[in-house]
Amino acid sequence: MNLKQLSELLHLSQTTVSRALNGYPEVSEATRKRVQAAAQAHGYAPNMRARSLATGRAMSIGHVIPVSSKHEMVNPVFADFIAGAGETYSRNGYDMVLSVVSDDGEEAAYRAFKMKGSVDGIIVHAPRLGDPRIHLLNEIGLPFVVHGRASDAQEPYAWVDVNNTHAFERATRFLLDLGHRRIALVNGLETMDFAIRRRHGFEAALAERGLSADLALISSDEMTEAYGHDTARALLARPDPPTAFLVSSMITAIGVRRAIEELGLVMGRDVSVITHDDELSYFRNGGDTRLYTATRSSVREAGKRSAEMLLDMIHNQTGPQELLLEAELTLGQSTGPTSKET
Amino acid sequence: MNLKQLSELLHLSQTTVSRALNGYPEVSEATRKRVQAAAQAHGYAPNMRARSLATGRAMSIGHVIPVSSKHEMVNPVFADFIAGAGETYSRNGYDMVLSVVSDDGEEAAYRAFKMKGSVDGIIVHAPRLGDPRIHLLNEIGLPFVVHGRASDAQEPYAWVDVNNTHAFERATRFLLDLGHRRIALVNGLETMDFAIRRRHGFEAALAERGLSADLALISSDEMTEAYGHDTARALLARPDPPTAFLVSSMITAIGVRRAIEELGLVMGRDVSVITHDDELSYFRNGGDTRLYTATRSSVREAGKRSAEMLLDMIHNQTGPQELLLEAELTLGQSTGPTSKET
DNA sequence: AGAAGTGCCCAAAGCGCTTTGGATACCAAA
DNA sequence: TTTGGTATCCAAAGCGCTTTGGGCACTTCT
Repeated sequence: MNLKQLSELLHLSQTTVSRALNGYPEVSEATRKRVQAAAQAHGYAPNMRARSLATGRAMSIGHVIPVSSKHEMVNPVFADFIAGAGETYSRNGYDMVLSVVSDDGEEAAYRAFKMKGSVDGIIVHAPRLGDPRIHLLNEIGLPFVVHGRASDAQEPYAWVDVNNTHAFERATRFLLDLGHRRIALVNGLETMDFAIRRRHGFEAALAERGLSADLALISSDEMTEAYGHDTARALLARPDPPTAFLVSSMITAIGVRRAIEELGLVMGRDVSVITHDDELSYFRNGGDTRLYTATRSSVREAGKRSAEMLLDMIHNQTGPQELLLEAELTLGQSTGPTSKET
Repeated sequence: MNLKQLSELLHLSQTTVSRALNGYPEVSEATRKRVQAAAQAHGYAPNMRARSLATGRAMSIGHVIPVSSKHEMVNPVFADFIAGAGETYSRNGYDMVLSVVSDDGEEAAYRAFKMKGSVDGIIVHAPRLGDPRIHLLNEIGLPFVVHGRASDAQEPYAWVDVNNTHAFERATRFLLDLGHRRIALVNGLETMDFAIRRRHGFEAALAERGLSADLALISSDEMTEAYGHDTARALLARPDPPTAFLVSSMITAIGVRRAIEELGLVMGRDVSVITHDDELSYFRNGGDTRLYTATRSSVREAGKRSAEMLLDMIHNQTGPQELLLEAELTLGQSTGPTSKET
């Protein structure tokens, strides 16, 4: 059923039917009702491609999902981010189109979005330091929102981010207050902007107390479970093992915990752990009692906010907006004062 | 830059330019080269919406991602599934469009895909027993591939699935061979087809040995970490605790392990655990030595295969195909013979 | 009574592409 | 020389929608 057929069926022009359905005022309420009823009855919905062609709006938002060529890994937070964003899209009649792309093909993917005219805006995931994408997108001229930031970007751009620096600063202070001095940072890949900020926060808190970070206790890699395990295992085998771990992801923290327990130690008593918690739906931090002390910020909420910001930019032609979300420091069982040893 | 502009620039007709770019033979190699060069130089790519309107093919595949209204959970395997499928799509010039939808809005989402004409085919996720979607989609008339099966479907449909029954049958036998008799099944939601099959496999293996499943040892829910933990915790507190757990997801298995260790027990020695491993990229089963004994099957591979099947069906108008993938039983450190007690 | 709205509807152009059905030129075959 | 074939190109229709620019019949105002 297309517009033409529907209009013939109703003995009306396509114009009128189209207007009736799209809520234009130049049509009487009586016929509007009639048209809507008929559309409903015959299951008519405008062909999006035709409509898009006519209006110039694609009514869809593009996400470029990078797949790490190293671990063939797709960041697990995407699922939740997308759930948050997707909800907003569908509420506003937008579709979400995903382009899964390995590290190298990224630029082409963004250009393709523009050239093929298949989206009205783009969400940029996982910005890196010196990320060329924000310049690229400004040049391309498609509205976009970055989930995260690119600290050294020269141009204005819209972003939604968690205050990573502050979060890890507070977490570090918290550990320091508990008496910890040898704190390991099990960070994400430090080509990623968020990881750099977390490290800065970590270092800033140490500096505040006149301490400086022990490079041997800092590691950086893709945040798998195995990475957490192997790193913690190695660090705990040192002559002067860390008494606390600051971990960049819940999944990695699982691995850290595994290493701790393999050594017969107890997390929260012998070794403290604070992790960042994205509130992934399948990984809620414990049940009633939280397992991990964590810097918490819902990535799903970030997805929702990013989508809203982008749609707002598209509809109101507004310039780049910025939104900084604060992470909560939530107490769990994974932290405690240092044991008596020195 | 659009076709018209490009053709004027080349002093050719739109027809010729279009044909040159699309590889039709009615154009000399010389002009084809010239056209391709110009297209490249000016960054021309055909507008997908216009092309789709003209050809009737949307060049994109729809995925409906259900979000559990209960846990607001989006299944973590989607990310990897989509990574696998997405690669295949982009290699074939297809886009992937996602529709995130809560349990109730599903039917509308599929209908919308058809009516709006925005996709050429659909991948159906997480089929349930008595899933109305396969009938719906057959009625709608869009090619589709189900990731999983709906055991009681009355009509033919295309699917890609893991042999869940067989996998859990083997896993159960393996535990039985190790001497385990009180085996707990920590299953996924048994409205899901895969969970039902796994349970059948579990029960079949028990029946083979003249045993029958103890209902008290069987649980079923959405596969979060907390669910694994709480369930195992409760079961292990029984007067006759299970000596082994058969778990439906790696994430849930993490929770089971946590419960085991909280009680001062050691997984693999005091309590055995087998889990299903989807080979999620960020959750590779241990490093060199596998942590869990597992029934393993890559969900990413399943995504790839599903996408290939769907594209094949679309291009060659072939009827529904079927693909059953076998899961490997991989040995890890999480299983061992029963302890001496009874 | 005539002018000026106003409410309701329509014909047709146009979005950017593909594809049908020629047109033209050239060459080999009859 | 005529015919038929082949290689190369083009004009125009059409995909299904929105939107411009009226048209027509009533009211309402002067």
